[in-house]
Amino acid sequence: MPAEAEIISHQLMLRAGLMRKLASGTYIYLPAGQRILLKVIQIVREEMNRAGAQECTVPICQPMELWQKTGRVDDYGQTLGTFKDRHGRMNVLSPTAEEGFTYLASQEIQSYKQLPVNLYQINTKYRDEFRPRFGVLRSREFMMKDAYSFHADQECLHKTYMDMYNAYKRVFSRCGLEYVIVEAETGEMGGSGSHQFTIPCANGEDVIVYIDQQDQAWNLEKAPVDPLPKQPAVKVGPLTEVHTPNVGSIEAVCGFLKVKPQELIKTLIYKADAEVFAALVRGDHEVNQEKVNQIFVGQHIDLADEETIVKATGAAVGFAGPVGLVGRVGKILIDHAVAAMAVGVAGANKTDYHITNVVPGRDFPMDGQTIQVCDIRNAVQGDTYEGKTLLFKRGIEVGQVFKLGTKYSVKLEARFLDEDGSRKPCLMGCYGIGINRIIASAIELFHDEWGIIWPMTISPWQAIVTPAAPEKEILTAAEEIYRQLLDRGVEALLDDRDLRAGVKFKDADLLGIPIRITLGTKSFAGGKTEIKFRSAKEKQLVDIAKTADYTAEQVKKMLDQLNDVEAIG
RNA sequence: CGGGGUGUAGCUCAGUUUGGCCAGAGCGCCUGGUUUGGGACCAGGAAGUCGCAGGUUCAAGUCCUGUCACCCCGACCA
Repeated sequence: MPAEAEIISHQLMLRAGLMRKLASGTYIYLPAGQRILLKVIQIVREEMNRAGAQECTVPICQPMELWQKTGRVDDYGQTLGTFKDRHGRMNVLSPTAEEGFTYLASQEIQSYKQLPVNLYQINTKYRDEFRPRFGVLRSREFMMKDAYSFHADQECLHKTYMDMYNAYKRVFSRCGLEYVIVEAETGEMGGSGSHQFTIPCANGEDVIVYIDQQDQAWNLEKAPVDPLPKQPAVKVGPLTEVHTPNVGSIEAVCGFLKVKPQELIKTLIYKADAEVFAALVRGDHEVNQEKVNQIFVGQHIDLADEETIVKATGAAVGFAGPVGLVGRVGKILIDHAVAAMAVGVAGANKTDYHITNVVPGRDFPMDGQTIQVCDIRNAVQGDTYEGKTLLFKRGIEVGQVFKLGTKYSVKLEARFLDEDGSRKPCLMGCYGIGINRIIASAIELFHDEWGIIWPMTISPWQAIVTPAAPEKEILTAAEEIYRQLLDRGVEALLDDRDLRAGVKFKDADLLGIPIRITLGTKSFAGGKTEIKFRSAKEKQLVDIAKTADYTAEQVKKMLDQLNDVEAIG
């Protein structure tokens, strides 16, 4: 076991022989891992087809031209894998396939009568991640199911969106996964309306914010917070400038002035395209850039560079403050939590100086043309939404559905003639599922100190026959049962390796096969086999003659339990 | 891309500080024997251009320069 495998799913995938690393963020799937992959893919495929989507394949290697047209060469930046071919053409290694599918639509769709259409593929994706990690959870190459739907109107898009939403619930339920559906921002993809399907577990990279029994859940970018109650007014002295040489960071200011972070007003200078604006949050809070994006719809938001900051505030970086800032920047966003402060410490807009006794409303205005009090920070422990306490959990994002709108159809001219004879861009939705992430999160969810415990539906094999003694008769009987299982459609494995019983048991446990059938000297003499479920402690004795039938029955029962899609909301 | 770290047997790693015997251990592998229900034991054995390229030196795994790969932390990504 290499020390580099830090999370349990990564460790177990290596130890159980599901995969091997080829290079940073790329993995070879070994036979057992490949079987799991195919199982998951098959479930996804069945549910997509059931929901009316049709499978295609779009090349992984695509002309960069298409990506230039949609502007995503710049959007993706370094993450986009590219190469030049022998003719000097630039190519893109597809990290997702809006371009490919929209191109297809632009060629094939002429009339509203052809709509809606929902196409998908299950294919390798490539992203040149700045830092691959967590095994298969953030890798450079991965398997993704991605679907793209095309519509003439919003209602139709919404219907397909909900069809996909429900198909996803079935997919994850059938894979045996517990999941949380969170409202999400659409990020780089643009558009509006999105949900993420998230598997709650300690090693997740995402933060899920929810209330009550997950009645409502959001990702951190989207989670709303109630404004904090106005702090009771206190007697404060006049504004006082204090010399704080080289004390620019929140931490440094706190140490220097002996105050707590929540007593500071943090002033961040941003650029929205060409316009400079300021965002005020409390010292212990973080600006949520997605929330800021929502205020400057359609503009490119980024932290201002040093030069811009110096020009706007008249001070070095680290000494910006709200007092006297009106007029120097285009806009000032004040987080509710800042507005609620009775008094605080802020930068003085003067290098090496801060001001104390800053009272919001007294020392800087909280309304006006260019001033907006709003929610622009990340939720933190203790926050509420509509009076209910926000709860936090980590999760792995395994799927996302979103309404894309016309971003791609406009740029790639995927248009149709509507009933009224006008030419319109298709409305689009797109829907992704991370196949490898399903596998990793299943392991994160279902394992014990011995190894993986697969849900029956995605287990590489359903049952394993383990002869636990070297006697000829036992080996023969094991082989016989193995054949009977295959005849009954059970995906069985026969551990006929010339090894001690303990080794075989450990390996079976590690690999996580749901049902183990053991033939040992004692029970065999009594005409019995031992059946043990990976998820249970105790074993049961079954007549040798009835073993295959009994196992097949159990396998079917366990499959039905997970595949019973009628029971799913 | 910035900061830190690692590269030595199939795998996991020691040895590098302070240059000097023959480059080591555990696991795995091979042979023979004893074992055989939760990762057995004994005996013997094979196995390494010390990441790569230069350099310093009587002498380099160890020092210097360059280079590559991989890992960890962070910039915010599916």
